[in-house]
Amino acid sequence: MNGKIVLIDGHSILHRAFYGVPLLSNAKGLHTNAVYGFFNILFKILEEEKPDYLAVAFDVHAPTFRHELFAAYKGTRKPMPEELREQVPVLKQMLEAMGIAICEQSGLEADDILGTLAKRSEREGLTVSLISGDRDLLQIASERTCIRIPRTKGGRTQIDDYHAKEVMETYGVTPEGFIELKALMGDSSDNIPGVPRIGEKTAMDLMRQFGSLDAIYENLESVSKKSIRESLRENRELADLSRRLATIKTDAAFPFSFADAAMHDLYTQEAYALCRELEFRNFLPRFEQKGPENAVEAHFRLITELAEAEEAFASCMRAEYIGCYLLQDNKTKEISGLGLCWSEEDMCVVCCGGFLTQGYVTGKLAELKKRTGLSGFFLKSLYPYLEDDAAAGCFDAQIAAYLLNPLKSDYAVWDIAGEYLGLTMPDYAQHFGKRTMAQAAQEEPKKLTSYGCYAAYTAYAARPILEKRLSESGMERLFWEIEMPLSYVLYDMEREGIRVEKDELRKYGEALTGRIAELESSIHEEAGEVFNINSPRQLGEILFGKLKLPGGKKTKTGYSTAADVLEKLAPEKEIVREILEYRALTKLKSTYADGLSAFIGEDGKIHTNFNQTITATGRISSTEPNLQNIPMRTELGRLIRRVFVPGEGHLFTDADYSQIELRILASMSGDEQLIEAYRQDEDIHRITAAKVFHTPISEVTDIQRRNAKAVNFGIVYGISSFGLSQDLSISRKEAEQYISEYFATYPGVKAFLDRSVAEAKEKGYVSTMFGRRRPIPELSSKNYMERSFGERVAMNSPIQGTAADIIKIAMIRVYRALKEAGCKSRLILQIHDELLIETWREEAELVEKLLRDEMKHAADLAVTLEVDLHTGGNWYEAK
DNA sequence: ACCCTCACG
DNA sequence: ACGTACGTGAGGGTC
Repeated sequence: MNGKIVLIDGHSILHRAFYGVPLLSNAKGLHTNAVYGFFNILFKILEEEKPDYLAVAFDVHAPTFRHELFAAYKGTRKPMPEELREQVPVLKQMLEAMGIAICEQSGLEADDILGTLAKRSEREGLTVSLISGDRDLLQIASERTCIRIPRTKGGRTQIDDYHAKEVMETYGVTPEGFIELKALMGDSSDNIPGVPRIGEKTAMDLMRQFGSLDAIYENLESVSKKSIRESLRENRELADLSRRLATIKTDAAFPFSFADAAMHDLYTQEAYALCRELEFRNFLPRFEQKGPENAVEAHFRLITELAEAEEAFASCMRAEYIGCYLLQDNKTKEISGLGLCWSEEDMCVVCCGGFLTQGYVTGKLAELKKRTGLSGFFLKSLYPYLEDDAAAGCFDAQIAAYLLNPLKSDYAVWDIAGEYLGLTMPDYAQHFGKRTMAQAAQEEPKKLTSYGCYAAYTAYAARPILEKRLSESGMERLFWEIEMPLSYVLYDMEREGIRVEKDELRKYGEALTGRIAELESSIHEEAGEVFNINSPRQLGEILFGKLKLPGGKKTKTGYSTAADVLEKLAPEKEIVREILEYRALTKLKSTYADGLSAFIGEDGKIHTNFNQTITATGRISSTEPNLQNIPMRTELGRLIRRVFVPGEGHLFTDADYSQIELRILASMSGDEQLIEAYRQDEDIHRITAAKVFHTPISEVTDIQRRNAKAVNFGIVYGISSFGLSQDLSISRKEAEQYISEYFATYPGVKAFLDRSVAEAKEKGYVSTMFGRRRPIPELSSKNYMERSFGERVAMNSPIQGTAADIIKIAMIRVYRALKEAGCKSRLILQIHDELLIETWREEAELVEKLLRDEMKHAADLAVTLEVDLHTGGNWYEAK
């Protein structure tokens, strides 16, 4: 018999996996982390080893020969935590479903089974890989048996391999000697006694010097240290016992048939169903894989010669559109190559190197862009290499997939290949591991070819399918007229960036430190001890435990110390006021003063990322840093905005929509009262207050106005009486009254919200005025809370989403208008209902007019869109 | 990796 | 009896 057998120490690997994978439970509350981790290790091993035979051994909880030898023997495992114990049957179920041989027998430990099978396999002519977390098994190592021990190093699993040679190198003893090493020093975890006073160091020295336990005893007089010598002499029996306990059986009578362990297709339907049930989503693609490789791989080609590259580019130029993928390092921006696909059968990666420089490749790409359509992923990253108005004619598959389902966490190439082409392809890590693209390109051009071709092919082949789906769902125009043009506007805004006065920002931060230190010591003094104020846990202990504040338990992990809770609980307490101030100041310092300055580039600017495929509602988001949450509500925070300044000769023009969401609500609901309210030249919250509280407008009090405003907000969020009562610190009853008065005042609004929920329940999604969809799976949940959430989402999303659509349209129009007018002024930030423009001073008037105009007329609603506009020498002044 | 808290619209 | 306002991102703590 030829080939290789993989033997796995079941409990030991499960144990390792349990501590290596965070404790998660599935929907049924069952823990599955260890089973998940076990199979992660197993799959990795199988891919690496491609064995011909596979078996997993387990202990059975019954006495073994070791118990007979030694009453105190506890077996090889410490007691398992319950969360782990419950996973053992799950693991076995999964192994059975995959048809993997399970070896266990009363009276034998897994070690003995493994030892026996290893020796038997060797005799059959197989090589053996034995996977265990337990070093005891090193005694089994030989030339043909490798003991493989996974361990975590720096967050990733690495496997140490021990043949007999490596055991010798590491421990200075032969595998047989390893038993005696243990006999000398004992093993506390197994309760195997050792010779007293002999530790690992001494034991290794002795073994190296004499070679075996017997040799040590034969030459006892030559043991130099007296205390060691005496201990050895007195405990000879103990040493022999330990040796017998530690010796793994290699000749156990254990029925085993190699035929049962022969490798076969593990990815059965049964196992697939189980993976689904256990929510092991990452494993599912393994089951869907039809064969070892996808047919399309036959067309993959690597191009490294100029002539070939020229030919490929020429073919691309003749295509109606092409799929393309720039193989670029995330960090260094180094370009390793370009994936191209111009038909179902024609694809290649043009690899950078030699004559094919990065500049050549990007130059060719720009040329291609002028001659044919580009389909790709995250095209925003390509725009730097293309000419102006780069988005025209481009198709971004990520954006298309986002529109079709905005709830996904990412839109990676392999996700889209799987979802829209039914193609299971290896992901980035499967191609390159943890290496960067540039590293991988150097080491494994084949992998680079595969990755680039898969991506280009997916971009090519998925395009017609995505387009069809877009048009079926009525989002074609949203895609072509809003999202694609917007992608270029966002690119340009990112590229432009915003100037920040670095020194001023530093001074701002420094000004905070003094007061922070003052508050810190005062808080510690009042608490009577030094603790970490930033730790909600420690703070909770102090406030609710030690100082006995009337505690309201709130969060899963303990008391809530959130600002609104503290304000309601004990606003008069000095320590509470100080904590709140401390929090506010440290927030300003860490997130804004220090946080932002880390993002100032060499050009003195911050270039944020505007993400187009993140939010569920259609808004864009801003990261690294987030420039959409710069402080505004408190004066001290707001002052940070002074450090955001326009370039030389420019000023800021800031325009924000006035209550855009409420206006959209008025328009979409068609409520006559609300529409009429917006026709009056009067504050909307005041009008609402007058109507809801049946008071003449002139007599509306500030409190009434504030309450009406809160109700208006609440409506947009998908009102609940509880939420409103919390916000206004009123009783739920009162909140309910406000709401019912509000609905009586604006019956059309009520009808619209009901309609939205009903539509969502019927169709599974809601839509904006421009056809953008948001699926709401929560509505079919059995859980009341989840369903209620779904209902609120159904009320809010059409409104928030339509507002997102409108400002996107405005952005594109403003961008184009600035360009057509030949302006130097630039759009640089969007904050959901606000646009910030860096305005060339001489263009100030023009920009104001154009900005107001384009924003007001971005959409045709039943009410007018109003825009508040301010200018200034920094962002603070322009608000 | 998750929770809590808090900044914005 | 549940335990909630909608949408985000970042920093610090904890495991």
